[in-house]
Amino acid sequence: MPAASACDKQSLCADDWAAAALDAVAAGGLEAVAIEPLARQLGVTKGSFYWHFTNRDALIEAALARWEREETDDIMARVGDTADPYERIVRVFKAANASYRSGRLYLALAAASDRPLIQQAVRRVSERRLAYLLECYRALGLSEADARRWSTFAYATFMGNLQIRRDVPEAIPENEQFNDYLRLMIETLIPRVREETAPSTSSQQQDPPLQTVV
Amino acid sequence: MPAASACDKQSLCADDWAAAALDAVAAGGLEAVAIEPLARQLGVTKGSFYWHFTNRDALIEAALARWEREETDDIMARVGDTADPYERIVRVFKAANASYRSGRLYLALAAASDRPLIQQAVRRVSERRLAYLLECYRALGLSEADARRWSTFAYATFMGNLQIRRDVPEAIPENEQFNDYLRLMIETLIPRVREETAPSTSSQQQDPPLQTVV
DNA sequence: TACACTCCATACGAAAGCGTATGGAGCCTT
DNA sequence: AAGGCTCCATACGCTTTCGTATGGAGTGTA
Repeated sequence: MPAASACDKQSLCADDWAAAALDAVAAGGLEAVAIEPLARQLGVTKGSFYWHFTNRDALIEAALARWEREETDDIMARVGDTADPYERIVRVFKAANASYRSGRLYLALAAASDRPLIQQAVRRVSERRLAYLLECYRALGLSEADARRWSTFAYATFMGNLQIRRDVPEAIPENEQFNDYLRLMIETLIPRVREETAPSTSSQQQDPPLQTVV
Repeated sequence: MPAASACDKQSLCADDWAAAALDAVAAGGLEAVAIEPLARQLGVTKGSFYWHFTNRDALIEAALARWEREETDDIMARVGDTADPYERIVRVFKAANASYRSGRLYLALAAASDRPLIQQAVRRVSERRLAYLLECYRALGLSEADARRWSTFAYATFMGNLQIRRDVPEAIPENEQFNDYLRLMIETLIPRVREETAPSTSSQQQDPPLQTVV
């Protein structure tokens, strides 16, 4: 849910435009961020826009900044305070599969391949998530190399689920079938390390207790 | 590598335009499919285009058809004749990580959310891949429900790796590190079923022999 | 009341892209 | 050689969008 505008006045503020731009991106991609259509949608004209922003790129930058803030706030606030790294990864999984809008936004922004600023923002967001996951797997007792492989593996699965959910929605199971699917991924993607001295190359798999998941 | 044009003459044929359109999509998304820039790139003018096609949508349809044909031909021809289902899945994994262009094309096409024809083509391609993977997992001895979960899981990981490779290339390991990463995914995503009578809900994991992979 | 400031409407020019109309060069047929 | 066919060039109008210029309504302040 997008945060309400910071300005309580009758008039629009720049953040209203940024929020509308993000909604447009989630709905129709970056090309949907057009000033006159957005103005019509907001009930104003271009005159309002060009008072708040110098040009379209400035709007895209503002929307991008808002997206990065939303993204880190949302994910980190939802799973950051959990102590158990196993539970953290589980929550990341559920959070990744929870928000349609967030997934569509990422995919739409990442598709803007000819925009260096957008590419950098997307890269920062993905790097933060990967770093967070890497830390979780390290806390599980994995070596640096193993944790890197497992976290990248897990993140790829998150992203792929977003993609499948958008492109082939019926391929993702529903309801209790989805719980089985989620449990399979969680069991598979979170290795249970037996001892503190985990071997580096091969990470053995142990049947994890299931009462905590789903 | 895009197939050469079917017409050997000096003049262009419709398939030349379709191939150029696909290249444009892979490079800059669907909005890069513009008639005048493509004509300049091909060394002709709009007059040539509007002789071969009625409008831009017709070009997009032709490019889409070419893409679907390339996609199924490529994937199926590369892994279809292998007998062992385990080896088939391994080859799908390697093929999925092999072609940059193929991955960029899929991601760029799938991002055109406001194009029903494109969405349907993307859906068909993904459904075919998912069906092929499902058949592989069934051949491994898994139940229908387990095979469906595992194949969706595996396909999500494929797609996510494409996404990561595009958005955060340095997150995907290189060279021998990549072999370790690939081996981890293959070991994890291909369960070894012990007997013909596989239990339906839980699929036990066995350390697979590694001499066949990578 | 006069002035300044905020926020937005309107009008205009410029550029890019789509699609059409028309002509023309090369080649083939009769 | 005369016409027809293929393939493309050129010129034009239309629409959309960007960006600018300018004015104007409302509000606060001296």
